[in-house]
Amino acid sequence: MSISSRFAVGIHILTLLEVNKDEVNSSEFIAASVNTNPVVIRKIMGMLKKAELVYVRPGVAGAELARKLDEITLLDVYKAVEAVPENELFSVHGNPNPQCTVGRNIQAAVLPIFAGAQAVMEKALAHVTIEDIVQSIEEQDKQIE
Amino acid sequence: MSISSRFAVGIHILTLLEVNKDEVNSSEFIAASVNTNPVVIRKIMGMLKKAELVYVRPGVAGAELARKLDEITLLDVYKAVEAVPENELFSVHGNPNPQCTVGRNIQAAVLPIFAGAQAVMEKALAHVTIEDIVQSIEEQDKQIE
DNA sequence: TAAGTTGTAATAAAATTGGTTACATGTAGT
DNA sequence: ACTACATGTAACCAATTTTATTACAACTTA
Repeated sequence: MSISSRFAVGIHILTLLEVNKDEVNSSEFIAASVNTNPVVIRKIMGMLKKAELVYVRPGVAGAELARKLDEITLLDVYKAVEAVPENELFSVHGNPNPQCTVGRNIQAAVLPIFAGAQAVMEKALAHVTIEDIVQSIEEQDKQIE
Repeated sequence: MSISSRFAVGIHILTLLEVNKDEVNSSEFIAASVNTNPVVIRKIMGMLKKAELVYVRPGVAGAELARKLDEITLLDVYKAVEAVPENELFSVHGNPNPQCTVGRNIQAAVLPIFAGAQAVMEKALAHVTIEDIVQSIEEQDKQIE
């Protein structure tokens, strides 16, 4: 299956917090930009908060980034929103038959390869920061008239 | 979410076809090695067949590899079993608000990054063949006593 | 105290996964 | 031709995940 869109929404939220930092970013406002329900935003915001990427307080409207723009990578967001369960991008069938040569060795054969593929993917995400996204968005927006 | 274990099972099947090539590899036999239902195997086998990775005929017991060992990459298997829908490893929320700077540019900002991350991951899979898996399995098995 | 916000539980509909039964279709051997 | 057995599929199911939604408790500020 695809990786949850929570990841893309998380990036959207953090980017918005920067671009719109002079206004009050309530969950309702953010939800209007993402085009979803405010509760969805609050849930994702809770995950971002737990990962110490944003600063939010119960009762008080608006959220802010908890780190500098270039200190939040997409990998941070990816992990924060649990885009993938338990660090397992690939799932492996459990309990193959230990009486079969292939069955008793397939997991050990396949796991390091999956780990490697996952690692290069995550590294690609780690090279991009929210600052890059903000820049990209502002540049693109200039070209729209 | 995680990538379907169909991928791992597909690798298991192809590896088994080689390691056990002197016997008849019926769906029932393969299912016993994978430890699942024969119908699950036949469904995945159908996908591998469609991708021309295996040779199977209705009515006749046993399947065989349709290519040489080193001409089947894990990426071939990954695509054959549709481990990920429509080539979209990452999903992006639809319809963000076009009246918001972030909303109207987030997709364009994020898509190339997702495509890049997906590409490096797939490249890692493309570098490994079923031959590598077979070797790895036979080497590991020697060390078990 | 009142108004508005966040945090969270409960629920729901849709989609996907892995499994299972049932059976039609196809092949080979007698 | 008949039998035995295998593959190919359709239909269905339970479990899980995703996204959306309602409801409401807890909290903050004016």
